[in-house]
Amino acid sequence: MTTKRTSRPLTLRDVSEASGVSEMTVSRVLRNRGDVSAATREKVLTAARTLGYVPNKIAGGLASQRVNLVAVIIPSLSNMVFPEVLGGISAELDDTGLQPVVGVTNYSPSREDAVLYDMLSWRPSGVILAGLEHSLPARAMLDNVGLPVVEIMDIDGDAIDTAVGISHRRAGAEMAAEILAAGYRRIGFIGTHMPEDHRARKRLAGFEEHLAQAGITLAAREYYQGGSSLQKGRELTERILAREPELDFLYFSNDMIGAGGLLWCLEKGYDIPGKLGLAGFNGVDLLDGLPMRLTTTDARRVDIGRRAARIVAGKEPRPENGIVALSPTFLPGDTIRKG
Amino acid sequence: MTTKRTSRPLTLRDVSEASGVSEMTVSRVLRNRGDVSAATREKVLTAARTLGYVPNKIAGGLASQRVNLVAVIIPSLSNMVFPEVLGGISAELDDTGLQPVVGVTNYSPSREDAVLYDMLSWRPSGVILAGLEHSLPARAMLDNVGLPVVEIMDIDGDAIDTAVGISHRRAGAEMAAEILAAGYRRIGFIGTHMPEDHRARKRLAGFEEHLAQAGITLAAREYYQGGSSLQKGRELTERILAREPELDFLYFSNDMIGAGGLLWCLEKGYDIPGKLGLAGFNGVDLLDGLPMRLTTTDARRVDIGRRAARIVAGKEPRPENGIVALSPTFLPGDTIRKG
DNA sequence: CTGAAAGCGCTAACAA
DNA sequence: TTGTTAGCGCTTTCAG
Repeated sequence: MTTKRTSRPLTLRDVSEASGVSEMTVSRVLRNRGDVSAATREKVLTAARTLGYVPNKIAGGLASQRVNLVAVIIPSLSNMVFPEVLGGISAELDDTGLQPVVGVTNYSPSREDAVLYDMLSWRPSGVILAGLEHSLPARAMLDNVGLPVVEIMDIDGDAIDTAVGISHRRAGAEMAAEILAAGYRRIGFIGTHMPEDHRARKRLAGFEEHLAQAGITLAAREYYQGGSSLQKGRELTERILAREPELDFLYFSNDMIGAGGLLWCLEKGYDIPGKLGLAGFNGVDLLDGLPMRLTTTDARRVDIGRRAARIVAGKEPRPENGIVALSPTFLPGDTIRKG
Repeated sequence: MTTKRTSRPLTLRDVSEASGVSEMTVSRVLRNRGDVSAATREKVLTAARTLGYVPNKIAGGLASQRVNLVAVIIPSLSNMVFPEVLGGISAELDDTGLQPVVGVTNYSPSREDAVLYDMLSWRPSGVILAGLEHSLPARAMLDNVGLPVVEIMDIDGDAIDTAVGISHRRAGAEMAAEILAAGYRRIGFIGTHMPEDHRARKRLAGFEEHLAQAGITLAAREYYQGGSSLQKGRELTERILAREPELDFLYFSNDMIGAGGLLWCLEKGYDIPGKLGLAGFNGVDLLDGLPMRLTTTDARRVDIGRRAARIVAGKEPRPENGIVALSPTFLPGDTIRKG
């Protein structure tokens, strides 16, 4: 491998000169476009390799007006859920020549605006972003970008272009149904106090509505700030049970705090699921291996990523109504009484 | 917000015409470069906003030969460790105008080559990548890019340009020292069988060398394939203890399987840390909240990300020898006997 | 199958 | 303080 120490990055012209082939033909070879004789192709590839040429996509993108980037905008990387969505997106994009570029908003609408603006300035081929709730500036940017825009995770609301996700209201309602069917009646809720966590909010709304239909209201609720952890789950569980010892079920807004609650309850000798049932949300398989499997709802994260990517890549048509509804799946686990 | 439905994306020229200011001056306003009168600035900003103009960084990058992107290449997003590194990078890059672009290799050298090639073709301002071991093509690409290249996580080996990380040999050796000091002698190891997981390999080497100095060899070892999970930790722990019931310590190659092992041992009634000690690696605080805190080593993930980003951003000079060595920190936890 | 010319949208460098 | 000119490195288009 000849490594000529160049301060200036190599250009097509360098390869052209080294191979004695016109820039245009070099470009064709390097992109596998159009017909090029085997001999010419060989000359070009050899020259490119020995020089160590790396094409300049900035220039290419400007000339072709096409950029193989997909903007992916998510609230966080630090819990298990978005990395899994990303995995689905990345897997499905793999054979399309498209590349995901990730922006993280930390659940801040203003950061979402900034990240979106920044990503759009790269003129990507599509945008995938979490949630249906966006600021006015963000909506304005997205309304007329003229690219596929896929909003993921949630389908309870209006999509700008296309939405791929589950109904969190339904997920909440279905969990309520399972809990009631199992005979629990004094139910507490533990969740984040994040005004911006719209999906958790909708889940709780669906949950409470279903309870209300059975004439039941939440017997207690406990909110917390900041990230989820086992430790947090323990503390909140202790607190809510201290306040309301008669609770017979705890619905957690995610599996992580649910698992913390589960560990605490087991240590304290609670009869689970006999006297006290527990459920989380997400279906994080990382937690398989706890003393009991936490009852939860699979939020279909990987599938959501895949479907969103397929639509952006044009592998799958955008549905008429713009909604791709996946079904949240109840995972019974061991922490709810069996019907 | 006037939303003119345009198929063609807006250009500087549109803003120029709408505001009656030359393109060049519009450009200056939008980038806060050079002196522009307040009146002109106002005209431009108003026009840009009402049109909904989003600059084209592709064109800007080509013209200025500078791109505010930092390529970050990591093996995986699906365990806790790299997202945390990313968090550090992202936090430190926040006020620099640089933006991280993440590529994932899934621990495959050939994917690393592909991802690196792809990212370099965007002409980023710097490259941060995990590990010191790279394929020949990757080294060739990096040797002469003429950008800051920071290899992270590991410092046991030769850096291309700069390395920021911990010595995994040392981390392994120090854990061995702690284990021996606590009086354990029949020690087993449980880790991934990934030929490409160089850091785990070096940790184990440092661990065994230190044991050897005390005349001790590993009494058993158990390898596994694929990702780490609590479940996997349970299974491997059961297996190794079935084979070698006399073991008095288990060293796990990461906290996740260590935690699985811990849970299994607690259920089986092992006396921990009395008869059996356990240790992991990473210092994942997500796991705080287990019945006992697992003894482990803090791998300084966030700090590594921060320092790497600082160097790429030029906030901090590249050290003479190209090595930024952070100290792995022993976290005693509850699963090792106290000296 | 190969090449020449024109320009993508912006900014560096210079001029006014 | 503002404007003009000339590209950045590639691909589109059209001609051979």
